[in-house]
Amino acid sequence: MQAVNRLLAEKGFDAMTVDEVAARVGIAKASLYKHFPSKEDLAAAAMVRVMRRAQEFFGALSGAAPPLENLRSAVRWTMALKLAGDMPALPSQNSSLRATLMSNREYMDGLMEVSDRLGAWIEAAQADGSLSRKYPPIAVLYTLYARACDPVLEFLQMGGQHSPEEIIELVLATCFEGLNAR
Amino acid sequence: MQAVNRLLAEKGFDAMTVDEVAARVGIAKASLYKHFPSKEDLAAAAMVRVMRRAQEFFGALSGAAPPLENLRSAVRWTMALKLAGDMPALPSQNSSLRATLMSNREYMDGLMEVSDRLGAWIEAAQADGSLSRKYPPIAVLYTLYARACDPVLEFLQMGGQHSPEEIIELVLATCFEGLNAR
DNA sequence: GTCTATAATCAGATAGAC
DNA sequence: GTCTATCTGATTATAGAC
Repeated sequence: MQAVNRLLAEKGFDAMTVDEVAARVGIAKASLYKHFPSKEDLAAAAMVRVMRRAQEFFGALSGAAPPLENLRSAVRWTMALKLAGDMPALPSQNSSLRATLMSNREYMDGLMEVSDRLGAWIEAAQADGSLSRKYPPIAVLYTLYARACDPVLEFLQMGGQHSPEEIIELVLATCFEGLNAR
Repeated sequence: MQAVNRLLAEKGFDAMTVDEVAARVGIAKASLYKHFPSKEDLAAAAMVRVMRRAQEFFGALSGAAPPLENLRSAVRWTMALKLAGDMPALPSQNSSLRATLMSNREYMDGLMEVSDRLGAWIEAAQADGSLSRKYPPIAVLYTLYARACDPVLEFLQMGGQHSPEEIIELVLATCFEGLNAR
C-alpha cells in the first residue's frame, strides 16, 4: 500500500505500472494479483487508505476551535502530505480508476464524510464572518480540495528556496488572503 | 493540431493515443508519422501553438492599463481557454513530453517571454500597492500559471450551476481576493 | 502466498506500395 | 502524402508448479 501510494503520487495512475509496484515491494507481479484483482483495485485500496487518514485527522480537529482554523488545519495537513510525496494524484477525468473509485463504497463514504465536515465548517465560517460570504460553499470546498493537487507546491519545492513549512504557509496565505494587497 | 490540442485537453498526453488523433483527423496513423517523428513531437507542436496564442494575447494587452488589470486579463484568458476545452494539460513531472518540450526552442522562448511579461506586471503591481508585497514574485507567477490547470474550473462546470463567465469571475475572485472576508 | 513462464492486448513506430 | 500491413516493446493479467 505504501509503495502504491508513493507511485501514485510520483507518476499518477496511468504512468504507474504493476511491474514497478511489484519491484518496489520485492515480490513477483503475480503475487500482487493474488491480493488485488486489478490495477484499479490496487490503486483504489491506496486511495481508501489515504481517505481514512484524512477522516482520522479531520475528525480529531477541535470542535471548540473557530471553524476557519479547522479549515486551515485541514488544508495544511493535505499540503504537507503532498509535499512529503504521499498524496496520490487525483484520477483524471477519463482514467479507468475513476469508475472503480466511484463504485467503491468505502471511498465514497469517506469522501462524503469529509465533504460534510468541511462543508459544515465552511458554512459556520461564513456565518461568523471570517470567511467571505460571496462564494457559494461548494466553490470554497472545491478550492480547498484543489490544494491537494496544487502544482504551486511542487514548483516552489523544486525551486529549493523555501522549506516545506514556508511553502505551506505561503500557499495557505494566497488561498485564504488572496494575492491582492489588503 | 486542433485535434491534438483537444485530446491533450481532454485526456492529457499519456492517455492520448496516436490512433485517436489519426481517427479524429480522418487519416491513417502512418500518415501522421510522416509529419511528426514521434508522439512527443506531435504534442509539442500543439503546445507551441498554444504558447504562441498566449504570447499574442498577452502582447496585445494595454501598456497603459494598471498592471494588476493586465494580470487579471491574462488569467481570465487562460481560464476561458481551459473552460472551452482548449487548454492542453500540463505534462506531469515524469512524462516523456516534458523532456521534449524543455528542449524545444520555440516553446521555451515563448515560456520565457510570457514569464518575463507577467513577472514585470507582478513587480509593478507590488510596487503600486495593488498586489500584496508579502509574496515572492515567483510564487505569484506560479499561482497565476496554476489557474491554467485548476480543477475547480471543471468541477464547477460539471456542477452546471454557473455559466463559464460566472465560473471565471468566481475563481478569479478567490485567487486575487482570497477566501477570507475582507 | 510466492514463484516462473506465458498469454493477450494495446500502442508507438516503421516498411513499402501507390 | 496517403494507405495497408506489420513490427516491436511494454503492460495488464493468468496458468500452474511449489
